[in-house]
Amino acid sequence: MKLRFAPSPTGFLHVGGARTAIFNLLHARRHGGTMLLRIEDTDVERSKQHHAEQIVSSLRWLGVEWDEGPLYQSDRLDRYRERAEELVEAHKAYRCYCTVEELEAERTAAEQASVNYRYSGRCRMRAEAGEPQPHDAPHVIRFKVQSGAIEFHDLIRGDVHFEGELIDDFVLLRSDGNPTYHLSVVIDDVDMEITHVARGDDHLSNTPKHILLFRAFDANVPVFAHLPLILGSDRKRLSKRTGATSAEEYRDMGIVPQALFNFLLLLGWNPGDDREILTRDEAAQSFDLSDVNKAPAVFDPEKLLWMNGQYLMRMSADEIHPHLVPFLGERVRPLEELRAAIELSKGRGRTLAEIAAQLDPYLIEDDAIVYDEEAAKKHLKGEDLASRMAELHATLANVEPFDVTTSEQALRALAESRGVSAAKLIHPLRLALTGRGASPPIFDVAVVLGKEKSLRRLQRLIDYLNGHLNGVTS
RNA sequence: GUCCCCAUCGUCUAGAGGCCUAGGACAUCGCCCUUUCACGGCGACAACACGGGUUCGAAUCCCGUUGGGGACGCCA
Repeated sequence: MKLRFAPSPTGFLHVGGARTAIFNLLHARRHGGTMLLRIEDTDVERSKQHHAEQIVSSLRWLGVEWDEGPLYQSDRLDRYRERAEELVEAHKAYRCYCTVEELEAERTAAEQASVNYRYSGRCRMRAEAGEPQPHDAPHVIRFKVQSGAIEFHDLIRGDVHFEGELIDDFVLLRSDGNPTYHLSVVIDDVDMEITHVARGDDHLSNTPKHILLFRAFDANVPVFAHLPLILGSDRKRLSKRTGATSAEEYRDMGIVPQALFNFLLLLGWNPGDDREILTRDEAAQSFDLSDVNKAPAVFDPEKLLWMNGQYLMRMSADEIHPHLVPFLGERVRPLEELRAAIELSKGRGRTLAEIAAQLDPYLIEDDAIVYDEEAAKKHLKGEDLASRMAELHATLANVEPFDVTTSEQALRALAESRGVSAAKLIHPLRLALTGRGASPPIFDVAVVLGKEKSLRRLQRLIDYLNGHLNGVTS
């Protein structure tokens, strides 16, 4: 068994394409088959090498692996021309000298007359009548479509059938000598011995053309599986209008690749039980293309965010750190210095960007802390707060060793002896240490910051309360 | 216009004629846990598009309607 993912390098990796790649990979892994990556760059106008490179790196980032490739169709142009000529010689294809302008005119006329357009077959009739042909004049090679029904069994759609009469004599080789998609895709699938073709639904109506070509080459027809499209919230094909469409955009948003993989996996497939969070390897144990839903699915960014949070929560700081680096900018630090802070923050954000923002208190200088206005208004009040905080400072200074348990016990003992609730000390302490109204458990934060730094920040709050500092609230 | 496809909560989905008083997840709203924020727990809201058949019995099978989507290039 051999499957392939065959993107065209005309842009970034679209999430729909990413899902197609995932489904191909998983089906191959499940059945012990191989996976091929092929770049379909036969459109010289639109294909760009940097797009191909971006797609390859996006796939790597996503965790989609391949056993062969990437292979480029642009390296095999001679092969496509050679096989197209074979078809002409076998009278299964013919040269067409119609110009783009002539065809365009026919198409427009058909449109205005409100009739269905099909190529007139003018050149086909000439060829079949044996009229002499000016080989050197610009021309394309068209495939002779025979009438009759074309039927196939699609792993997802079931039995599908098309009428040959409705299919145009499509172009195989362009006038510039480059193959069209139909030609190159079939030749490659034959040469590369592809057994299963899983691709987007939008190719369903191309499939009868491809089947005709496989037969013309006297080759085995692969098994097809047409994946339903991914829609935007407007129920149309996912587009920029309704949200991010490329894998890169989600990466830049702070989505971890495992989460995007998992989320895309569940668009049209489920493991047969209630599991929602499952790894690539777990999915590979039960995935099968024939279990994929037929109905298109709407991409829900909210659920992706939730799933990303679940992954962040479960990953270790060591796993998160490399993904987090781009979000830290100049505040980036080695893993050793961030490990503890990441452990505390990782369960409190849905994206890497949010986690990075939560790391701020550990990364900035003491005097760069700005007290959140709303939290300050709520917790920095009361006549004796400054003196109470001074007592807390003195108390904590004596805590040795300075760990979560000892510092918490010291604070609670102080609160009890002064007849106030622990919360009355904890909230101002949080402001002192982080500047914020919300943080991980504050004694954990204090320990990660260290005794010295915590005391300095507490002293700074006391100075502020005594009116010795200005402009430190937001 | 022609051809093709699809149809369960707002969204992703479970459901292969009786197990369905239609299950799970996200989102939303309560309550609980709690030093805050999260996490977590409990609960609420919420769907078989419509109409005909078939059958003792239909979300499940058939037909039609409606709605939605896709394809009709010397793009892929």
